[in-house]
Amino acid sequence: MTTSDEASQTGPGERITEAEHAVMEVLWDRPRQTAAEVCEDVCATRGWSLATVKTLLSRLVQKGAAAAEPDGRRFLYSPLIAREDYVGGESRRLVDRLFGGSAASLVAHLAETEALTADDLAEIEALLKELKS
Amino acid sequence: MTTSDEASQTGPGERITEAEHAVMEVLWDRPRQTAAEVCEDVCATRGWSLATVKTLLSRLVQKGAAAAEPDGRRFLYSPLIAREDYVGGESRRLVDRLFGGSAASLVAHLAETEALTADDLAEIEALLKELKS
DNA sequence: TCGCCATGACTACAGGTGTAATCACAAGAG
DNA sequence: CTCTTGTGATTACACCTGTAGTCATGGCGA
Repeated sequence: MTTSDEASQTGPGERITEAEHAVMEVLWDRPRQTAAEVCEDVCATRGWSLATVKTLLSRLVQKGAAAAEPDGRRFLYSPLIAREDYVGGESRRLVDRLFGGSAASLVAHLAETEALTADDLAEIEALLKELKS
Repeated sequence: MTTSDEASQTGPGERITEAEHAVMEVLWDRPRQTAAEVCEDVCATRGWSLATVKTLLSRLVQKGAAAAEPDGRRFLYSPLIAREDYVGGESRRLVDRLFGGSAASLVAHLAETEALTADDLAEIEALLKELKS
C-alpha cells in the first residue's frame, strides 16, 4: 500500500492546493470558525481579501476537505480531513516521486545536504531508540 | 539560509511542474537526448504523445532548467539544473510548509505513521552513525 | 417598518498546466 | 528536382489556481 492506493486521503481524491492548505491550517488550529474568523488569521499574512478566503472555503467544502455547519446566517467551517492524513499523503507523494518510495533515501538526502542540524540528528536518534523499544 | 533564499535552485526561480519533472528525470538519467528519445522513455508510461514531450522540453528550456544543444536539424536536450538541487528544493519546500522547517519532524512523522520499514530504520541508523564520525 | 450590513452563492478573469494539433522547413530518398 | 518525413516553433484549448468582485437576502439597529 505504498505507491498504489491513490484515493486514500480520507476525503475524496481531490487534491488540496497550497492556498487551500493555508486555510486548512487555520481550521486545524481551531475548528468551527466563520469565514471572517479564518480571514483574521490568514488575510494579513497572505495579503488576501475576505472574498478570497470565502472562495477557498467553498472549494474546500466542494472537495470534501472541510465541512460547513450552518449557524444562523453563516457557516462554521471545520476540517473534514485530519491534518495527519494530509501531511502523510503529501509526504508520501514526495517520497514516491523523488526518492523512489524510499523514506530512508529522503532522510539520507536531508543529511547529506546538511539540511539536518546537529539537533535534528540527535532528535532523530532519540526517536529511533524509542521506536526500537 | 533555510526558509529564506527563494531563487536558490540554480536555474532561475521558475518552478518545474510535475509533468516537466517526469521529463527531467529522463534527462538526468541520460543527458543529450532528442525529443524522440525522451518520448521513448516516457510516452508509454505516461500515455503522452511526442508533441507533448516537445512542449514540455520547450518549457523546460524556457525556464532555464534544460539546455538544447543544436545537432544538425534537431536538438539534444540536457538538464541544466542538478537533480540534487531540484530534489533538495522540493524537500525543503515540503518540510517548510508542513513541518515548520523541521526536518526532524518529518522523520518523526514518517516513523509514527509507519511509513518507515524496519529496513528503513536500520538504514537511517547506519547513516546517523556515519554522520557522527 | 426600513434601510444597512454581513454573508454565502455566483461570476470573473488572468496566468499556469496538461495535452496536443498544425505549420514551416530542411535533409534525405528517389 | 521533387516528395516525404522528422523536427522545432507556434498555436490551441480546457481545466486548475489564485485572487477577487457582484448579487441576493435575511437579520438587526433605528
